[in-house]
Amino acid sequence: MESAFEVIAEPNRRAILSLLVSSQRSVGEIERRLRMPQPTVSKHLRVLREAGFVEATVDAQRRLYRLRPEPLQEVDAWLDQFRRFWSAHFDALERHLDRMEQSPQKKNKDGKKR
Amino acid sequence: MESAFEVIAEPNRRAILSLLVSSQRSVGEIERRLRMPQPTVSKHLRVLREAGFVEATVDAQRRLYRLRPEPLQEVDAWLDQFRRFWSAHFDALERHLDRMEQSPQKKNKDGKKR
DNA sequence: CCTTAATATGCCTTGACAGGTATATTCCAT
DNA sequence: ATGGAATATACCTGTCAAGGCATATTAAGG
Repeated sequence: MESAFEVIAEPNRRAILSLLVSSQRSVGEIERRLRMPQPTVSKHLRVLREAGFVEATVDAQRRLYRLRPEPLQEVDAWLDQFRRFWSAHFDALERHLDRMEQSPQKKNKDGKKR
Repeated sequence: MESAFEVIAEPNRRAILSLLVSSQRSVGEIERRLRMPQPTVSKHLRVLREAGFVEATVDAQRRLYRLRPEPLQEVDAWLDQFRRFWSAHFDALERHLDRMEQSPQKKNKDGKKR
């Protein structure tokens, strides 16, 4: 489970992360809010913790889990290349699509090959 | 493999997507650039295609694959809640950390500093 | 047609991971 | 100390996905 991308591939883990956006939560709270069995919650939290997505503080028998930014920011950074791609190509793409809609189809008959 | 998150969990698929940012590519180009066996490339491209990450146009025996924005934008949208979280809490967190650095920790009875 | 290039698909094996259930651990209160 | 709450871990099992290899498909060119 090394990579952040694998970690967030699991829907329950994404749900836990989303839940922790609003505030830190104990395991029991997560269990009740997401209606997941407690061992399942604990296991996912372990994965999230080891990947740096969350950290916990001890409060008696409870553990309060909260978000940490780094791994999600890593994902965000990876996405950045595509964001720049979309914005750079959006105008050209739009014009291209406009052209395709207007002209039926020009088949490549010029014999160019590679 | 339904979800976009599962699709990008695979490192080779992320590599393919990153490669396609610069321009569209044939399967053979991807194969050579990423040094992956051809069936592996084709299988990953199939997954990417079925999930809407790429689309292909036929060029003789070649297929030219290029990016499509939607699935990555979906991931981007999911990340948005966390971006707002970081920016909303960043100042408060920073002040909190400043305080922690300045004032000695209560549990720390030994008086040692770090 | 036949061959070759480019790509796709099928089959098989292997490994990882998630869920379920039971049990262990830790800490509080009495 | 003992019991009980909160959480973690162990073990087992089924599933599913990825890689390797062989083979099928499709198109082009001679």
